[in-house]
Order: sequence, then structure tokens, then C-alpha cells
Amino acid sequence: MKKINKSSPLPLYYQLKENILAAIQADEFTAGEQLPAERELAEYNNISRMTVKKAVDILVDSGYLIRKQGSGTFITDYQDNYSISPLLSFSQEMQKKGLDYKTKLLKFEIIPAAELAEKLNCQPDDKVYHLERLRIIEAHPFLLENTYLPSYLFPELSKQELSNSSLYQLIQDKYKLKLTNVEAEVEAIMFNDQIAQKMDLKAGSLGLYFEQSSFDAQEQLVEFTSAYYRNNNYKFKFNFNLT
Amino acid sequence: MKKINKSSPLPLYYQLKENILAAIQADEFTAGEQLPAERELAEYNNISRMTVKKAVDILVDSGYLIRKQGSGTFITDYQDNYSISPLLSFSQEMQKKGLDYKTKLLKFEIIPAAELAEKLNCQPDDKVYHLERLRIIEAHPFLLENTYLPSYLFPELSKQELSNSSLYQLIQDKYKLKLTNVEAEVEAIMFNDQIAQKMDLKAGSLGLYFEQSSFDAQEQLVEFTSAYYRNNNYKFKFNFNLT
DNA sequence: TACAACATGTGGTCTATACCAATTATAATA
DNA sequence: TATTATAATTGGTATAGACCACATGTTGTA
Repeated sequence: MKKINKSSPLPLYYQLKENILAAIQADEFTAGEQLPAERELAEYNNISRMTVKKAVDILVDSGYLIRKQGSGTFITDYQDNYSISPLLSFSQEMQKKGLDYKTKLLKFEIIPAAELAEKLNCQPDDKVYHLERLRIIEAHPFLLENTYLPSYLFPELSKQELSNSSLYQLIQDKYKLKLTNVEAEVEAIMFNDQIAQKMDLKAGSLGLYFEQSSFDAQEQLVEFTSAYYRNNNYKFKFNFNLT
Repeated sequence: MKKINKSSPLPLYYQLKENILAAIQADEFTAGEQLPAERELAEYNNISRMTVKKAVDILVDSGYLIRKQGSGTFITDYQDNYSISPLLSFSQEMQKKGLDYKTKLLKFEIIPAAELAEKLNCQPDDKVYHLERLRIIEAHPFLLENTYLPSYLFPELSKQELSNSSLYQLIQDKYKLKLTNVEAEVEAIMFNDQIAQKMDLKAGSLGLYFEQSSFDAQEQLVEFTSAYYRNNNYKFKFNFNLT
């Protein structure tokens, strides 16, 4: 790895960040390999450990590195997100387009909201339903979604029901909830091993990460979904009205 | 704002981060307001400035705060982050959030629709305006967009006007067109050399590619825009109503 | 050999201080 | 009054050291 230049006008942490990045991209370090320890990098460049930390922080933040306390910092094979999620009415869309589709319910459980409490607008120990579903179009996995539903809004929700009808249908018909507003956020990511495998892709494949909250007329949060979209022929499309 | 508890097992920076966040959410600070100076927060909580900085870093990163060297750190309008696509009215969005922004008009020309004819719903030899604009937030390129406007809808459109007011403003005020519906499509891409350079990024950087068509009440296409989004703190967010 | 205790190496947090860079307020001056 | 110079304030970068928390390797003992 290149040494930093103390007489350069560029900040030291910035130079180090660039140098580490260059080293990774030049395959001087490969995926899974351990980065030299912070103290070592500090000594090597003759700078303080806090400055090294700042450089590493940036790369950890952007997904190039992963810190493991007590063990070391490692080069990733790109990006490291965890959960997953859905869309509004997948079934309806697919039927309208006349596409052959399938939904695989990978998980159905009741869990404490925990760190999702804020997003779900409830307490950390409140119970929520968690559904993990894989959406398949024309035999190709397209979308992996994790949906969270506050349990108090959905009494007697069963796995059986979900297998028979769409969640959207249930929300409307059984629970008489009328979704009126959706907030969403999207970003580009590279899939990690876990996600890629479920989507039948290679780790590092390009895709979209989506978070969505749906509200009813009383501004009450009805569902929160995070989803991974495959970047393929079936592009993510949406439209909305301006009022 | 609550003071941090030094005997708590929680890290000091974490407590401070939470306290600032709570204060923001309790409207103790409001959008646009200045956060107490780092040195002040340090003294108030009897901790070092570096620790304050770490807490503030996190909130800056997640978009709650903005730093302005020499001037201060300010609360952003986080609640309003969920709104319509910034593609629609970039200027309005930025003003609402109190962000410093700039638009650089890279190109202004009249060209035949050619291969865009289908998307613009016109003939290949019909004339269209083409604008290439770089959107800059807080001195960082954020979004590169190419907008196409059917020339028959925009008589006497001048470069001058575009430099002075927002396109959205012009569409509404000068041309009396009322946008009522937007169709959009998004996918994850890696920027090529050309795009990356304009966005001040390295080729291969991850981002979003966007295509958007806006229609008026008569279902008439008013503008078509394709855009490249940088994958950074200012996430692309939108919301829409279901009707 | 199996296990427990310890030592070592790693990142995590925190301090107190120093000086730089950009902005803004204030005072001095023309 | 208008302009310019200066001071004060704010965030930006950087240091050297300290101790904590976690993971793993080593060693001594049963």
C-alpha cells in the first residue's frame, strides 16, 4: 500500500482512505482478507490511530470493510445489509400484466419489534408479525421482501390465510383497513451472499433496496416492508398522482 | 436537552446522539435552527469535543443535521423528507429542507426527437428541447438529469429563463400546464466514465438510473426526464396516494 | 487429553489539547 | 457611510495516550 504524504494539502485520513481503497481495487487485498490492524496502519504511515480510524470509518460506512471487535477489520465481498421486504399488491400487478407469478412464504413468525420499533411506530417489546416472502415471475426470483405488521391490527392472522390470498387482499377485506398513503425510499445496492443466494444470483449482483411504510386514512402505520429487487427485465415501476 | 449520564453503560456519544435526536423530535429544535456549538455541547455534558463530534457525525450521516464550517450545525427538515420526487421540483424540495443547492445547466438545445420519439409520444423529426442539468446539494453533485420537452408545448423557452427560475415553475406559471400524473421507473446501475466524471465519482460507482414521464390532466405528455442519482445521504424518497 | 486461566491482539470509547479553515461579527479607517 | 481590517466563533483535522470489551491463542493444571 502507498504511504501517505504528510506535506500534501489533502487531509491525512482522506489520503489513507484513498490508499486503502486503491489497494483493495488493485487486489492487493482480496475479499475476506484482514486489513492490517489500526495500530499497524498508524505506525506504518506515522499518523495517529484516531486518524486511521477515521479513514477506516468511511470505508466501513460505504461497505468496503467490516469491523469485528476483538478480531480485526476485513475486506468485504461487497455490501452487508441484512433484512428484506415487499410491494403493495404484487398479485394484482402480475395479473394485470398477465405474467405467471408465484409467492413463496419463507417465514411467518411473531417477534418483538425490537430495533424496528421506531419504524413501526410502536414499543420495542410490542409483538409484530414478520413475513418473509420471495416473489417469483416467470420462474425467476424477482423480489425478496420482509413485511412487518403490528400484531394489534391483525388479530388471528394465520399462515394458512396468507398462503391462500394476497396480504393486500387480507388487509382490505378481512381487516377492513384502507391504505391511503405510502412512503418509500430506494437505493442501489450490491447483494450480499445471503440475499443473492435466495434471489438465485451471485453475491455482488446489482439491485435495489427498498423500504416502504403504508398508512391508512388515520395516518396509522399498517405495514412496513423492506425489499430487495433484482435488477432485471422486470423493472421497478411506479406512478403517482400530484394533488 | 437531557444531559448524558456518565455512569450509564451506554457509550457517551450514543447517549448524546439519542438526546439530540429526542430534542429534535420533541421540537426542542426546529428545522433550520442551529444546534448548540460542539464546544458548548461538550461543556454542557462535561465530555470532550471529540465525543460530541462523534454523536453529531452520526446524525449528519443520517440526514438529521448539516454541518457548515465556520457557521454552525443545523437541523434539517427531516419530517419533510418524505415527499414527492425531487425530480419534480428540485428547487422546492431543497428550499423546504433548508439545504444549500445549485443547478448547473450543462446543455440547452433543440434537437429532433429521433429515438426518443416513442417515449415523448411524437414523431422522430419533431423538435424537442433538451436540457442537461447537474443538481448540486451542499457542494456535492447529487443528480444528473436530461430533460426533454416537446417544443410545441413550450414556445419561446429561453436559456435565460431557465437560469432564473425552476423548470417546474415555468411549466406551471408561464405555460399554464398542470402536471397531474407521473410515471417513473428506476433501476440500479454502475456509472460509466462519462457519467461518473460529471458526478465527481469514480467510474463503476453505484447509483440509480431513473426515467420519468409527467402528464397533465389531458393525459398529454409534458416532459420526459432521465436521471442519474448518486447513492448517498440524500436518499431518493417519494410518497404517493392510493386512489 | 480436556479444560480453565491467562496473555495477547484487536477494535471501541474517550480525553485534553492543538492548530487550521471558513464564516460572521465587530471595530477601525477612509 | 462604505469599506477594510481584525477578532471571535464555528467546524475540520490531528495527536498521543488511556482504558474497556471482545476474540483468540497459549499455557498450566487436573
